[in-house]
Amino acid sequence: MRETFKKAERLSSKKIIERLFAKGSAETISVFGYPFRVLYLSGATPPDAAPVEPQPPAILISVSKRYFKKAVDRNLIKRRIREAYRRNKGLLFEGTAAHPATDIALIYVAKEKISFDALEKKLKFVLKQIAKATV
RNA sequence: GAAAUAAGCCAUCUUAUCGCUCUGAAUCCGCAAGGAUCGGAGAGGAAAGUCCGGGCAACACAGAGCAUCGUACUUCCUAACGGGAAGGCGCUGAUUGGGCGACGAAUCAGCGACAGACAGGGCCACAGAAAACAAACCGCCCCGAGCAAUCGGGGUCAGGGUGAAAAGGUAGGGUAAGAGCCUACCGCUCCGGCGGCGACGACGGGGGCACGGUAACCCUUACGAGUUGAAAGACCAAAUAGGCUGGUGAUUCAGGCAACUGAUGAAGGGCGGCUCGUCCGGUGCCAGCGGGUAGGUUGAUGGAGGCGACGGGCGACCGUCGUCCCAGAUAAAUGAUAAGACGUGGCCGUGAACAGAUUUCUCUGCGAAUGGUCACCGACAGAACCCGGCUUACCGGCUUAUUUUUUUU
RNA sequence: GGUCCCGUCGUACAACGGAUAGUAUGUGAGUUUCCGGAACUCAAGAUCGUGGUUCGAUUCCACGCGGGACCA
Repeated sequence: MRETFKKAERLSSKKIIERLFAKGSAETISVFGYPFRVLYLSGATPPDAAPVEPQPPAILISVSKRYFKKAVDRNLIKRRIREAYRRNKGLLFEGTAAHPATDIALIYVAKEKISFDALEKKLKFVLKQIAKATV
């Protein structure tokens, strides 16, 4: 798979975001691996559907304004996360999951900036968790 | 050469690989949506704060007045401004002169929310005798009483004391002591014409002087302001539900031999022994229309535009011509990795010139320049419809001007 | 993106432009008690920052800093 990151892979629909963040929703699956809190929805593929090329999931990155007051800092962190995801999203398809994740929210919960190397390592761990844990 | 101030400009750079957004009468693939290749473009001086002003848009609107809010020396610049320019006045500081003195003049630098306090109202704590149509505590002087200490009456703001603020100030005359009581000067105030677009200025004349502060308290005067903001507004428009129209079907009842016509919105089932009650079920299907949600397009990037030349103006700025196209994202595009360069500082070297020691060799100090290495650092900070300002943040670098200072000639 | 409000001891609130910035609670010390609590006495402790207006500023004005609410 090519390491691209197009517009279609960005989660922007207000409705899906609301579903994702709905409190106590059964369809939202939550994974935690510092410094990320991850929420995602897994697509319910109909059993009789023809095996199609797996679509890459749409993702959303969130950095709190509370911890990072300056727009420059928030942008930098989002860019680093996006880059790390782009480089490593292949991990999601290596799992043997029946229902792959379709919409993922990556929430950055640390209070200070983290270097790209460390960030990438943590994100790899989280992505593997998702790929394995999908039910 | 150094420092300070002011103005203007820049605000790390380069290469490689992997990516992001926009874009192309380009090439290829695809019915299309779209994709690939190759080009082109891609954050700021403050993009920030949101403190002002405008454009733009929707709605409102005959005119006038009141209320509310804002602005406040003058003239100008401007689309507009609470911004800017030039000027005036005042205050502060420095320097140089004048005068016995109060004070005043000139030059330079800095600062000023700088309309009005006889239009009216309010307030001025404490202290002090007295704080606003006024006012005598101490003191000084005069008169009266008393042997005296002292007491009573009167004059007086020159002196003391209080305070942020106390009877215009200084010098002289004058007086019982004093006092604009008188004179001169300084200040204040009124009048006159003159200069200036104007704020105001200089000049001449009059008045012995009656005028405390506060309008960033209410207020007065003059001028200005309709309200709401791109989440404004315009357009396209799935799915589902509901609305309207047409077609077609269906429940029950009535009429009719029948086709059909008229009326009705149910029939039925669960809970419950039954009534009542309550719940479920059902009220269709197809096509079209309009409103409109998700979503999308537009608004939205060619502009009070940048650069250059010439011309006008003391200047802010304006005019003409030429030339250029210079971000358009939308849960929001500039990132990651590697290498190198540049800048800053530390350390270790080499070390011109200069100074000192020395007969010399040489040594020491200071160090232009330069090599290596390490370090961290390379600020403040990210467009969100667009402009003009203001304010705040900020590692540094470059250019120009002025002032001060050092060295050499 | 826009609109509005607030900022006073550790905490919650007061204070016409004029006292040593007040009250409650919390904190510390003491009295009382065999000990603790309660009660009583005493003490420490604050005007978000920088300028300006004023004789005088928590209060008025400007700018900044911080916090909060609303518009969908």
